[in-house]
Formats: sequence, C-alpha cells, structure tokens
Amino acid sequence: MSERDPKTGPAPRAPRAVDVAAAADVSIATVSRVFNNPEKVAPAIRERVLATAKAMGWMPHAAGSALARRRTSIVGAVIPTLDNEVFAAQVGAMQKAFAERGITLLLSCFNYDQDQAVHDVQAMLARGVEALAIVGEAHRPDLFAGIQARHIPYVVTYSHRPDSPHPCIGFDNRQAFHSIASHLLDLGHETIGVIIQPTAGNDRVAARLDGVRAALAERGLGIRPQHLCEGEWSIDFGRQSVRAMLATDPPPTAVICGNDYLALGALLEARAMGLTVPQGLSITGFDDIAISRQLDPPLTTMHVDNHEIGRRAADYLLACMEGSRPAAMPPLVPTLIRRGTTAAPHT
Amino acid sequence: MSERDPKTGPAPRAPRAVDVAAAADVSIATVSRVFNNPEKVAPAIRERVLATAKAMGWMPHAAGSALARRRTSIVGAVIPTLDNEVFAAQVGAMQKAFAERGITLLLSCFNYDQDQAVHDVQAMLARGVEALAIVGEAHRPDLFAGIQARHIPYVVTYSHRPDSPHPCIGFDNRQAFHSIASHLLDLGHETIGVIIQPTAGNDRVAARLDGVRAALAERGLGIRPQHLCEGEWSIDFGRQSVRAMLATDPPPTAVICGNDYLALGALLEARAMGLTVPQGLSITGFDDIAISRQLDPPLTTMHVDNHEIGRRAADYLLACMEGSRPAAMPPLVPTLIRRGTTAAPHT
DNA sequence: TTGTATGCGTTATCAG
DNA sequence: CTGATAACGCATACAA
Repeated sequence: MSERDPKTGPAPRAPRAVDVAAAADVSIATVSRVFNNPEKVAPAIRERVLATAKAMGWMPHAAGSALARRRTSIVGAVIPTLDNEVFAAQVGAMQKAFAERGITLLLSCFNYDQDQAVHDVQAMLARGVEALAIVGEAHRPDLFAGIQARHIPYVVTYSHRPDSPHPCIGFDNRQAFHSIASHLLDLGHETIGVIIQPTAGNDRVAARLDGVRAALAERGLGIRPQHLCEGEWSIDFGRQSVRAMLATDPPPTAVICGNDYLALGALLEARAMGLTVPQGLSITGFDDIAISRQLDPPLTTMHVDNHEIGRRAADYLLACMEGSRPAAMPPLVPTLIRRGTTAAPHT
Repeated sequence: MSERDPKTGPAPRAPRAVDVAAAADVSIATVSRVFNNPEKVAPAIRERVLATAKAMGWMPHAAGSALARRRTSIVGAVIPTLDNEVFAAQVGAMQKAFAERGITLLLSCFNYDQDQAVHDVQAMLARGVEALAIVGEAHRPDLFAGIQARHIPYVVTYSHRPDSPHPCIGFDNRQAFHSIASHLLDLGHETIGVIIQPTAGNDRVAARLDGVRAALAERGLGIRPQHLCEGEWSIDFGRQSVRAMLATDPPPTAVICGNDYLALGALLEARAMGLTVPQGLSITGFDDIAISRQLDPPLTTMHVDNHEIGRRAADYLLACMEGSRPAAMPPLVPTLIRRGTTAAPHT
C-alpha cells in the first residue's frame, strides 16, 4: 500500500495561521491580530479564533513571526561554564527575568576559551539575538567589534573596572581583594600566601591578584614567589597548594584564596596537617557558597549576590531593548563576611 | 538638519544576502550556496563571495534560513533549576554536545512548578524546537501530549522507570535507593530514618522513598513516621531534621538522605550534637557532589555522572533528529561509594 | 556552474 | 472592525 497508516503516518504538516483562519472563517490577518492586538478585534470573533486555534494546537511560529516583526525576542548569555555555581546562578536569574517578559534565553559556555567565545557570539548574532550578556571583558577584540557592528546592546558581567569601555554589571574585583588583603594586614599578618585560579585570559582573576598585590605594597610588603600558587579552581588544588606553602620557610601565616572551593581545600588540608585554624593559619575565600558557613570553623569570605547580578544584567538589557539608554549602573559591593577562619597571627 | 550624523546614525540595516550578492556580483542563490553547498560553486567565485561576506559582516540570518529550510536547528532543555549543580552539569554537557553539531540550546527552568513547565514547553514549541529534553516525568499530561502532537523527539532525564511510556535517560531512582537501604540493612541497622526532598510533583524523589520502603519491607521493617522528614533540599533542613529525629525514642541508628546537601547537614549537626559518625549514627547521601569526599569523615553516597546523562540525552535526540529510531537506552547505574559515614550500628 | 522564481509563516500597511 | 497584500531573509527546484 502506498498509503500510510493514518495513525502512525508522516508528521501531518503543523497547522498554520491560514488553517486556523479557514476553520474560524476569518482572514489570516484577523488571526494574527487576535494574538498580537486582541483589543482590535471584536470579542465574539476573538473568542472564536482563540477556540479554534486552541483546538488545532496552533501558535504563531516564531521564525515567521521574527521575520515579519523584525524582532526575534531572543537574547544570549555567554558564560565560561555551568559547572561553577556562580555562573549557574547568574544564568538562572537572567532566564527567569527574561522569561517573565516573554523573551527567550540562548545559552553558550565558552569554557574559558577565547576563540570559542568569539565563535559562540557569532552564532548568537546569526540567530538574531537582540542583546547579549557576556562574562568578563578579557575577550578577543573582534568579539566586541562584532557586537558593536550590529548595534546590539550588551553587558559585561562580573567585571567592573572603573574605566572599562563596556557597560558592565558586577563588582570591582581588584577592590574586593584589596579589602580582603587589608583585613588580614589589619590583623597583623605580614607573610601572606595566595592560591588563585589561572589569570591568563581571565581579567577578573587577574584583577583579584592585582588587588592583593596593591594592598600589600601599600604596607611595604609583597607576595613571595613560593607563596603564590596559580591553578585550576578545585578543592584538590587548594589542598596541594597549602601543603606546598607550609613547607616553605618562613611559611605564610595567612592564605588568600581566589574562591571558596580553593579555600575549602586549604582549610581541610591545613587541619589534616595538624594546624588549628585560624590560630595556626588564617584562610579567606570568595563567593560565599552554601557550605562555607557550615564549615568548622566557618569560612571568612566575601559574599556576592550572583542572582542579583543576573537580574540586573537582564534589567539593563531589557531597558536597552525598549529604547532607553540606561545610565551606567553602580558596581555591586561584595561584603566581607568575617567568620571563623581569620584571626591575628600566632606570635 | 534632517540628515543624521553618519557616525552615530540610526542602525544601518543589517546586510542581507542580496547585498552581498550585489557586492560580489553574483546572484543571491550563489551566495546561499557558498554557505550551504560550498562544493557546488566554483572556487574562484566561492572565495570572492566569502571575502565580501566577511567584509560586510554578513551571515545567513537564522529566522529566514529556518523558514526556508524548514528546520530551526534549535533544541530545548527543560529543567527544574540551575541552582542544583546536578542539573547545571547536565545542561552544560548537553549544550556542548549540541554546539559541536551546530545546534543551539534553548534553556528553561520551571522551578518545580508543573504549570510553569507546561508553559515553558509551549513556548519552546512555538520557537520551533526540533527536540526536547525534560527532567522528570511527573508533568501534566498535556505537556507530553503537546509534544507528541508535533511529532517531535523528546527524552525524559533523571527518571528511568522500567515501564515508563517515555524514552528516558537516567537511572532507576527506586532501585538506587533500594541499594542504599540494603547496604545499611546488611550492616545490621533496623531503625532507619529518612530525610528527603518534597515528593509532591517529583517522581524521582517519590521513587527514591519507595525504594527505601521496599527494601525495609523485605526484611519486615518500616519507616516510623517520626523518622521521616520531607522538606526542601538544603543543608539547614538536613540539620534540623537530624536534630528532631535524634530526640525521638528510639532514635534511628542510620539516616538515609535524599541528596548530599541534606546528608551534609545531617553530618554537621550530628557531630555538633556530640555524636561520632558513623559509630553513633550512619549517614548516606546521593549525587556525590564535589565536597562529599572531602568531609570528615567522607560521605558514603552514590555517584551519578550528570555530564554523561547530558551527553547521552543529546546523542539520543541528535540520532532522532537525523531520522534514526535509536533503541531504548539502558539505564545508567549509579554506583555506591562506601566511604566513612556508614558502619554497623553501635550496640 | 550559475541565475530565476517561488515558497516558508507571520505581521503590518492600507483600503474597505 | 476586517480583509487583501506586500514585505521579511533565505533556500531550493528548475531553467539556462
């Protein structure tokens, strides 16, 4: 038989506006109006169209709609990875804020690879994104050039250098780590170690290290090379770094970590080595992830509201999309949470 | 002046294929071919078109392309939340797998709200997604009905009931928790508590609880009502639940937790109350998140490869999209990681 | 190998 | 308030 079984037959063409129009005995224009300018169509007809559309399972197809409307209602988010809860939270908040306004979020993870980031942005532009949120500003210049050429609003998140050429929403990483270092210096520490994520191609991390260096320099101090460990952000790297540092002479009396995972590793290893924290070693983190307050002792760290960053980024872009030219947003200010892992050095 | 400043003028219309065609002195069809069937156009012309396209910053616009091609190259992922690293990892892996084949991922978080999930899926269908990955199968029937009506391939993740009507990629939650409970029973525990996420509208969690009940029933045991705490998955809920349970008489000698966060809270609180783990109380988790192995003592839990789930889901959908009808995939099998928080009950 | 012409599904303009 | 019709940007069958 050349005829297909009507039950399992080929996917019947999806219904189109014409089909609904025919079934409801109106013109295609009216169908469109019912979904876009309901108030412009007589209530009786409106209900009829709505009913038949529902019965046929029809909704305006986004591709056709985008073409005619010349708006895609899509925005893109470009982040390093979802494996870091910091970025996951930001994306989650953005997705929510956008969804409430009927706009859809396209996601892309460039995995800390600058070429990948450029590629991702290109793909998003081809998709017709109306706005773009991008983590960090350490990207290839053609990435931003491509965006600007299209006159699309964008925002850089997690960076907030005072003199950045980009609209950005985040905090001043340098300032934040300057604060952390100052906290330790105020407690009397003079030999301070740093365990930090890779700085290459990561402006945020580079700024953090710079902030520490600046704070130390102000008091005539510096980071000894053997007290600076740079590597992947993982609990294990935190552990091995602290072990290496404590084997030096003199060992640091405090360790500043680039994030809470590293600090967690440092704390666990220090205790495993028989040190008491904070008496034997002070430790600081950054991000204030969920477990940090539950540790023993609870971790001194800085709290960042990642959902807030996502919300603000979304609001900023939404405003731009509606034509307004929102003023530069003030930086968020991470707050230092002094908990149990910092104290004056044991002398 | 009515003329605009050429520098800051209105966004110049984005270039279209016709513009490139004119500039390269070829037809619009050739431009299209250069990007879709490069081998069908003479090398010299191909290069010329490519060059002018690049110079003009032109790429085929996805909306027009989708309309003509009748393919959007978009798939959707519908998850409860990105705040759970389990789902974040899954999405990250999916996004990567899809991006490698040039298809774009649309993300939506329904936040454990069934109505929201239905709404999200509708929106994705309107966007013309060619496939859909959905976490869990405890959804309103019209959610699946809507998908099936469009003959779109889909897959349910994190569930794997043997008799599910849906294609699914995940593990058997019931079986997994049956294993955990059996592990404790084998150690000699008879009074076992359970701290678990809300079961309402969450088939995966309900299956977990069911698995525990079944294992206990096989040995003529049951869960005492006062030893069952159901609530949000958080470290704090784990803490307060364990505290409440240990105040009962007789107290449980072991606690099964619905995930590692709950177990982490249970462990911290038990120790804070002066109990030694596992001698005074055995504790199990689920997921094997990063910190679990670092705890003191390290947590006995079950390991699930969330990236693998994402990859498999993507591969399955990709295969469907290419027309093949892949065989049902075997369930993943979470492995029990026996670490330091389980032992025979102290008698 | 290249060009012409048509269709994809919707919205918006403009008459009626 | 409603209907006819021209975009919208691209891909492809078909003709050259």
